Amino acid sequence: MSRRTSLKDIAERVGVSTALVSYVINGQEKEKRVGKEVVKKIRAAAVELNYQPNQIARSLRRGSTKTIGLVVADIANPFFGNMARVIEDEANKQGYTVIFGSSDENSGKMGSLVDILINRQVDGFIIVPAEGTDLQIKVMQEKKIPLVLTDRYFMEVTTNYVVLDNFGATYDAISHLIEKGYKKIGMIAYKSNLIHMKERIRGYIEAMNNNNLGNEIRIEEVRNNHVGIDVEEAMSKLTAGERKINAILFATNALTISGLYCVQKLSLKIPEELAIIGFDGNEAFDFFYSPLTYIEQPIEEMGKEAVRVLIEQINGSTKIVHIKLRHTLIKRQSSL
Amino acid sequence: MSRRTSLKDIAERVGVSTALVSYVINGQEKEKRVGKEVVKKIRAAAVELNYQPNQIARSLRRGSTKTIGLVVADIANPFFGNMARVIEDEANKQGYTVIFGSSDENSGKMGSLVDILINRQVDGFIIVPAEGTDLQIKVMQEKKIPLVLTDRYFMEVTTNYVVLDNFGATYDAISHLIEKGYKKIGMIAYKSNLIHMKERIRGYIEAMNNNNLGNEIRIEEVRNNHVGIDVEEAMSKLTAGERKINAILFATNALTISGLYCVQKLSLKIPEELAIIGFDGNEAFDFFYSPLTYIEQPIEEMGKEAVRVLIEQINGSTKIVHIKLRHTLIKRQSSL
DNA sequence: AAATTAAGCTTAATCGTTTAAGCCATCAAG
DNA sequence: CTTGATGGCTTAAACGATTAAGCTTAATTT
Repeated sequence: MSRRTSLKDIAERVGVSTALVSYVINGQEKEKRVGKEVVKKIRAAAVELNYQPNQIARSLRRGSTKTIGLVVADIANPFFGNMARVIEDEANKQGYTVIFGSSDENSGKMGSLVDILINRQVDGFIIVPAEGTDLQIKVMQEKKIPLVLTDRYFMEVTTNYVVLDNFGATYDAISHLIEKGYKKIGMIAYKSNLIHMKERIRGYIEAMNNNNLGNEIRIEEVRNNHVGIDVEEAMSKLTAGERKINAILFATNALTISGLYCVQKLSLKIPEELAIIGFDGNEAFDFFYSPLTYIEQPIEEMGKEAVRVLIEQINGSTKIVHIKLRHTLIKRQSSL
Repeated sequence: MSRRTSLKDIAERVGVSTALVSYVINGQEKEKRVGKEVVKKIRAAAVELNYQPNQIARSLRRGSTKTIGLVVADIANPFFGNMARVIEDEANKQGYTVIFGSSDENSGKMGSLVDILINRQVDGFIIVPAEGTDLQIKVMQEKKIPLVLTDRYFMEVTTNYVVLDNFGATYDAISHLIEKGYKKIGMIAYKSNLIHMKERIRGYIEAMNNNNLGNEIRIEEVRNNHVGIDVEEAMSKLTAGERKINAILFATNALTISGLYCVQKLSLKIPEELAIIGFDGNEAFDFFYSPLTYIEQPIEEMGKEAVRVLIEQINGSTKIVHIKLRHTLIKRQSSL
């Protein structure tokens, strides 16, 4: 890779100091009173030599990289993939570049990911925090590293966040099922202390309680590293025996998909034997023989807001922003 | 953000020059004969002050950022999302970080994306090139920028690439359909000059010809920015009239999904009225009432190989590598 | 005519690391 | 007692861009 042209090259060709070139390149020729002729020559040389500023040098000097670090659970998960896309576009619009990493919901991995990104001097972070990373986040917060959490947050740590109104979402979903006449409603969620899960479960419970169905509450919590077998076990448990349910709410996209595989296996009739509500959109929901009712998240808004808030923060704002966005319940055949 | 600790801080605390600290931090205490006591003190101070090297400064000095630029069509597309994930993991293993961007199959966007990444001094690129970017790629190649193309490549530009044996994949798929007794087989592909599309189409044509079905060949090419309506039109055309087909091959994941929506709309019986073969895996294929036969791509291998080849290139290898990987045909009900 | 202001430029430090080159002991060998 | 290693350290330049401060010369003001 032959050396790229630098400010110095232009300076030499035009016969001036690098300072002047820098001023012109950065559009400060007025304030710094650079001569008209010289400005022209510098511009011409820059074009001719195809000058592109070295962002690394610039970053070192300016102390800002115009880069944001994005940490999600798994970029291959469509929910996070879509979010990443929105964030990418929005960041680009504002002149920022995105570096990403997947934590796999693992606190250790998230820690080293964050370290790497800090060493690369990202200007700020958008993070989907893994379980047990409250301390990590707190430390970042104390170091005044600009930071926005999304999808989830920690009650004990005061940070910016942009999340779904998870309680409202599941409350609404359960209310809809009840309205349709279902009473024996179960739920499959992750075993997790993360707030989004707690809130989704709370929405379910309160909706049940408020409709005098408190004693019908049946929640199965599965391990996120054994989704396949755990969901299978949970489904068998819930759909058999005395207290067999006739409707179910899944707490995430992945859980819904896993649940659908079980439904196939157990050849349950949807919605006759079991009504279903899923989480997030997914093409698979459309092609399931009984198209799924699901809770749609405003991914686009979420990503955009996250970037907006983060950049405000990077630009020095110190106010803490909490944003809860509303879902949309897409009603279809699986909950008729 | 209070200033982070630098080499200088450690040097001052221990009472030595920054050079020594740098040597120790980089594990060169042997070659550079640093005193045992001093090494200990420096190590202790580094830990105590929680020293983390500033990668920006390091990059500037070393002329290498340990960063790779990944340009895909759209990170929100599961195929590319999965690939990104594999690349991320593999790159991390080798000490590299990934910066990504989505081109939307748009040559202009790809150009500016590449420019941005070059200015950020990425050490090399993994690119899924958009149509009409052969010149861009050629220029990069001439500038000796380490580079691996994937998913597609250009016949006219000699670069490294890691792709699917697209011809073999569709040839195999069509052969399977013919074996199953289907003769009136159509195909829906993108209108594109990109090699992967050409090869997929060529595989279809040759398989048809080699089975004396040359006069049954029916290809519909749709615009990638109007997938919805174009596929609908193509499907109506192919599945009606005199020469109505009884089997179809889709050239990509997105096309398959679009096609399935049409199948729902036209309420075609699969596979009785129409056998289907899709491209790439997708959960939706599993839940379609007649689970889809599809061409599975070795995404993991593809991503891993791309990273491997790129890093070889970054490390100075000048040999050009061409890798074609084999698909797996997952046979299921939709082509029985 | 002296003093001030403005225009147009250069110098040099700086960001945090890396690394070639050199300095100064100490010690062994001749 | 000189020479040459060897060990253990420092100096300072370099990477490429930014920017405060200062230096000329010419023009304007008093």
